[in-house]
Amino acid sequence: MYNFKEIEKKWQKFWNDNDCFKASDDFSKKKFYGLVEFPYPSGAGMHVGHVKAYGGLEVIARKRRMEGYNVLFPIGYDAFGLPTENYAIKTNTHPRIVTDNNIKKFALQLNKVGFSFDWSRCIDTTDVNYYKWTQWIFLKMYEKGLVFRDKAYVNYCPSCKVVLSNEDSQGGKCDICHSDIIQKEKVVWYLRITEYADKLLDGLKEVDYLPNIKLQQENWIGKSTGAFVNFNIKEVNELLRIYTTRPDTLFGVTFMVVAPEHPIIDKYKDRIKNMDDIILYREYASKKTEFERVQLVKDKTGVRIVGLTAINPVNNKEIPIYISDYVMMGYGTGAIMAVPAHDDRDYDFAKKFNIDIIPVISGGNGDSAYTADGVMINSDFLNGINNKKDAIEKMIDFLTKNKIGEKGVQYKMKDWAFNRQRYWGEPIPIIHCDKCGIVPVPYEELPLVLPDVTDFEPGTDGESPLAKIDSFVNCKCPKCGSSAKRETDTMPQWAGSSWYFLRYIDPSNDKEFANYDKLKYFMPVDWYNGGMEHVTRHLIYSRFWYKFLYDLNLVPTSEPYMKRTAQGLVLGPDGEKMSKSKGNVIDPLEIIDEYGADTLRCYILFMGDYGVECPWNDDAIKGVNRFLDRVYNLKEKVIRGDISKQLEVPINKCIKKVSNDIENMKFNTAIAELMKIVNLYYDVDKITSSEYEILLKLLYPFAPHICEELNEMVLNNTSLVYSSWPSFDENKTLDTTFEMVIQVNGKLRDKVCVNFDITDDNMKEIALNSENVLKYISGKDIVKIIVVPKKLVNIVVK
RNA sequence: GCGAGAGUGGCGGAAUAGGUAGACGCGAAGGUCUCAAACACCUUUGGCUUUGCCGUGUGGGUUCGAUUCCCAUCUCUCGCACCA
Repeated sequence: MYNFKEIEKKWQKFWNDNDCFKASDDFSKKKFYGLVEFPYPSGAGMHVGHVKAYGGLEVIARKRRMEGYNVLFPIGYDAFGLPTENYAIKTNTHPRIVTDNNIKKFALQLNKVGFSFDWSRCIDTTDVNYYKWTQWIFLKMYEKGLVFRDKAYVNYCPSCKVVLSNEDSQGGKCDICHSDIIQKEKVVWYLRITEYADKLLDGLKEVDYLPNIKLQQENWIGKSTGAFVNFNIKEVNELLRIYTTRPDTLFGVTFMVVAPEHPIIDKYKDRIKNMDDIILYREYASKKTEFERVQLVKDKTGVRIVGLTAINPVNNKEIPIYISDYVMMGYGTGAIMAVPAHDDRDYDFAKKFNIDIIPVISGGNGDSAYTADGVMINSDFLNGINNKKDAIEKMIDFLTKNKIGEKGVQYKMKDWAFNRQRYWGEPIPIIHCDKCGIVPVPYEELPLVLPDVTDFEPGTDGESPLAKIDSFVNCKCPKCGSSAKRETDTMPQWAGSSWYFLRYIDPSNDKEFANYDKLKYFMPVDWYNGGMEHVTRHLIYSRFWYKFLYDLNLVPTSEPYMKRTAQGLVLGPDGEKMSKSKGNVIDPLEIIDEYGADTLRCYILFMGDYGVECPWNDDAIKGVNRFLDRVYNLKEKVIRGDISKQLEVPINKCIKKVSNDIENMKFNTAIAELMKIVNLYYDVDKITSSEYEILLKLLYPFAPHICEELNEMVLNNTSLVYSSWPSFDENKTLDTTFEMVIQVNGKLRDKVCVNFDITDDNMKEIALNSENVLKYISGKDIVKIIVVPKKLVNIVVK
């Protein structure tokens, strides 16, 4: 085996000493900005997943440098966050120290893989000089009215003692410790991301994201169009306002449902005759865990509100009102009109409570809700209309004219709960003054530095540890000068990662988050690769921050990322997701130690489709190692010379295939192609220096160390970093002959090698004279003969 | 439940504007080298009742020809999850 240890050390030092991967600020050059999701520097260190996640764009970046681009391929650390804080509490070490140690370890490990990052631009979100600008952007958002405070039922994790966003508590479990979350009323900070919902949706049209990534974002934003309709309540002077996507079914409404938390209940509690039952139901509903709510989807529960009756504004029918937990307070108005004939949930509810079911669209059979299209019936002025769109339009016209409702839009996306009761995060730069209310920290006082403390435990009622530090809390109001108190909550982990790609462009600027001219040159990010798990939260959040900055004319384009791709997971050898508890974790450093970084890099890209998850195979890695050995051993066969006639076509084909495959992230087939050409090189007596050089250049992005070494040792060339990517001649990718396939009734019966420029008639003639074919066609009628030029002949017989 | 995607040898996976199924690699078998082993190299390797037949989850369909297109069905993965 070649001495990978020595070679890898040597070239990593060479690249570092010569600043090979530093992006230049020379605006005259064509640029390429390749971005990978910066790691959270956990104590566990680098994972094979990182090698795959970064390995893809690493190959692209190395290729781009050879193509003459000024490449910006940066790296940094997303270092605020709970795991570090919890570790700090457990070991009684300051999170700063934990973070610094982990970062050091990570840097060492990333370097061992030989990634071509521009380390001079390395950033750390917990660095004061970085989070100063995170706070600055937050204040800008505050200034523009995008930050607000509101009382809300929040997802609260009793174990972590922290308020979680909806995104961080999916499935009713805490994203960090996986314990059950509970609902708790609290005043929280929000970012008004819903204001950008339409822009975030529209912007997807301009960018080149993988289709499923776009789809996930669209689902996340969840735009729906419909109508708001106001129902009068008979007993009191009150409107019950609902949102529906199906105003066309208004004549089929037979009851209404409000969420358990709906304010109308408390407002008219004196009027409600069965308030005791309702209070009981509310308690029952609040105790249900998320799991139970999901499991019991079919089993609807609820209580009729006795004493309040709604009136359908389109036909003045009196209809009962229920409360039920299948209606959410957080979406629409927290109240719905129920049309059991045409909605599954309403149907289930109506069946259970014996409520009338009135069909208004023909086509159903009564056994279930009919949700497909049909002709409108039982619907007065809508009768006879045979499509949903027209019916909806006509009804909205009617609602608007009679002032009982109007067209409306709703989003599933909610405003972003933007505070955590934790220590290890960016302090929210806000001051609470008794006289002036909420006062932002003046820009010139930034950064608001996270104070040094010794006790990181959260307070008893889920208060931030910062609340215990008087010297931090007590301050003067910047407006009136009287004593005031600082906000003690910190920002969520998503904050720092929402704009990090901008800081890479100008990492040490202390006047602004980044210089506009530099941004204009480097933005947008040409290619962003990362995990599927981040395509909703992080990708939406960072697009939101970027679009906000765009509206302030602080960044040059409306979208930050031109292209977004995602790699699939690396599974354990057992086909399961790698985890410590399963004991199936592969340590990349052990692989580097045993086979070298080049083998690891190639194997991870060779193991399967880059975008699909794939299990690790301990044996298969040997094959890749063997391949690199064979490339190394080829050096004995090299003689000076140009590309031989014999290898001209295969080499041109290889260049074409490898070049295209890299662009399409089909790294596995690119490496397979390189294996093929190496096998071919072994089949000939001698190979020329030109032939060897092309192999080394094509392989270099995947296995840079060994290629640099051979390029220097065998070919006496200077470094491959800024050498030129091989070009191919389309004409020379074509063979002069091809293997003509002869089929009888679609079945392969013979193959004949013929000249590429053969005519169709000649192909027919050869086919009909083939001995193998004659066996199958003699004595039978030839119905027809199909000729596919330069491919095959199919003889159809009866 | 809804939405999206995927089912191909012993294994990871190639090949779809319809045209030689199984590239490349692993594993396995045999051989060369060696006292022997490892490494390396060479040959073979989808299955079978082998003049041929069957094979891309299953059942149909379109076609001269289907892994690829259409319909139905099963399984798995991912995303969303009572979103009105």
